[in-house]
Amino acid sequence: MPKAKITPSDTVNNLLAALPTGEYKKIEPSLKLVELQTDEVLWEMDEERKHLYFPTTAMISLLYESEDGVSIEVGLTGRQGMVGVVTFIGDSRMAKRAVVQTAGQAYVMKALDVERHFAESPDFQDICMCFTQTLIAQISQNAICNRLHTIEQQMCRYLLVTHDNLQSIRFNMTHARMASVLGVRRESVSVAASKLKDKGLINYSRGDLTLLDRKGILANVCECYGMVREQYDRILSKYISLHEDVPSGNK
Amino acid sequence: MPKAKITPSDTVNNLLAALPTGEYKKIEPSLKLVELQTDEVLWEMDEERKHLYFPTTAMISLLYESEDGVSIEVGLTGRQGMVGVVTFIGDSRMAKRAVVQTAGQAYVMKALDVERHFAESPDFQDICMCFTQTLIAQISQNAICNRLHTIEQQMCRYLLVTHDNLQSIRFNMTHARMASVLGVRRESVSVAASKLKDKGLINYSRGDLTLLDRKGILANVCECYGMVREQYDRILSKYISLHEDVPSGNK
DNA sequence: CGATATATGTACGTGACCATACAAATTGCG
DNA sequence: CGCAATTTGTATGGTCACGTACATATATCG
Repeated sequence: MPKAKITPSDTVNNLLAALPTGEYKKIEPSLKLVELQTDEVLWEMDEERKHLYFPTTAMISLLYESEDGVSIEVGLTGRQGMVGVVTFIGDSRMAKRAVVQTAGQAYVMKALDVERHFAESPDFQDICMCFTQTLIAQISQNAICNRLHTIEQQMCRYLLVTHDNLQSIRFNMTHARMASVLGVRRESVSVAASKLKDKGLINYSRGDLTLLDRKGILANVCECYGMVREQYDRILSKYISLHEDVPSGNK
Repeated sequence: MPKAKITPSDTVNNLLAALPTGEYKKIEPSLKLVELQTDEVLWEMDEERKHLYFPTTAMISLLYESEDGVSIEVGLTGRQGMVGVVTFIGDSRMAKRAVVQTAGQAYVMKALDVERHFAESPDFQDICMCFTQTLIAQISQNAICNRLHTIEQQMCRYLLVTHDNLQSIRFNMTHARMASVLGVRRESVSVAASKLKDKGLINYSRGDLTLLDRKGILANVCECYGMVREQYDRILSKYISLHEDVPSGNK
């Protein structure tokens, strides 16, 4: 299989797109489209957040780091979200790293502009706050998922979330990278991945991963995926039309 | 050992106490002191939040529920925090239950009043937002802790957080209750607890638990306790004077 | 083309926790 | 006091993931 450059055509962020036209016009001058590379670090732990990102074709992980250097993802965001909510909450510093998982584009807004638009545009403010709520839901569900569910289930969840955000069935993801965000060993990921491959749900080779059977993956994922997505759809329903294909969930 | 009624004398919430006197006077009329009983449910999953709670001598758990009925705590709050942040974030509904873990008192504010004070008092608003950030930090650290650390470590963390909030070395906590919030079996808690008892760090009998050696427990807890507490102290340092006794952390 | 780096496959012993089962001790209540 | 409910202690076998070690396959580059 030839190495793929996987770059979706349209560069849209759903939250920005959800703003009423008038409101969007107001904040548009503060947005700059940038290109993000895989493994690029948007900020380190406890570093001051100077920007708010609205990914379009990029996927970004929020990582917490444990004392012995193991990083674990607590949040994963693409075109469905934003990265850097502490630019408008609290004190702009936090014990997380933000790392680009899938290269692509994102709109960036400077923290100062965020503050201004936050005060001037009620819609912008509300979308920011609502997304923050969905982020809390996502992180909370991760806590449960880490306690209760198997690596295979968590991998399925990761695949589905990535698919939802990238809107592509194919993306770059090695076992080692997957292990790093799930906070498990690379070998455990290889075992889980080859099971999914045997079931015909995915295919992969040297970091080039393809979703073959989304419904089949839905049948293997834990309920966490559906829970988070239902919350997202409900909380942001005033802005974003509902998607289908939410699973009933499996334990 | 006789059954204890454990009720601290002073009924103070640190966040309310941190408000400048003038600001506090403004919101004081909206606060009502209520008595909360163990196992009292402040709200069910997806139920609309009509109140914001500021615990004083009560401890309250935020619980996520998995599909098979297992509940897991994602947040734990007492006099150091508030319960019901979605009254001022997003849409006032969330997939969590809030349950009283330790009976005691709390100040309550109606959601409508929250909205009003939020708009009128910048200090109140800032404290609410800053606490929200510490809550996100707490939930995130829980996600890591669930993946990486042993039940014994997590139990130590729970004991220390409870001690910080209750400011009492003695409180009511059965193994079954501890198991329920940690999302593990009661038997696993009994094993871990008896280890701590053997080490002389705690004592307990039929739901009456006493912290004997805080420093010894600090030596057994994972770094998660210190991480969350450092974040809390840093983010709220503009309002609340720093505590000592933050551990270096153990893995 | 051959050497090296990267990505993936597999195996074995260990540890933590689970599910289940049951015993013992203490408390509360008629 | 005697019985039932609650709380805690303990054991057995099974599962999942870990740590470690090593093998294989594919891409990259001189």
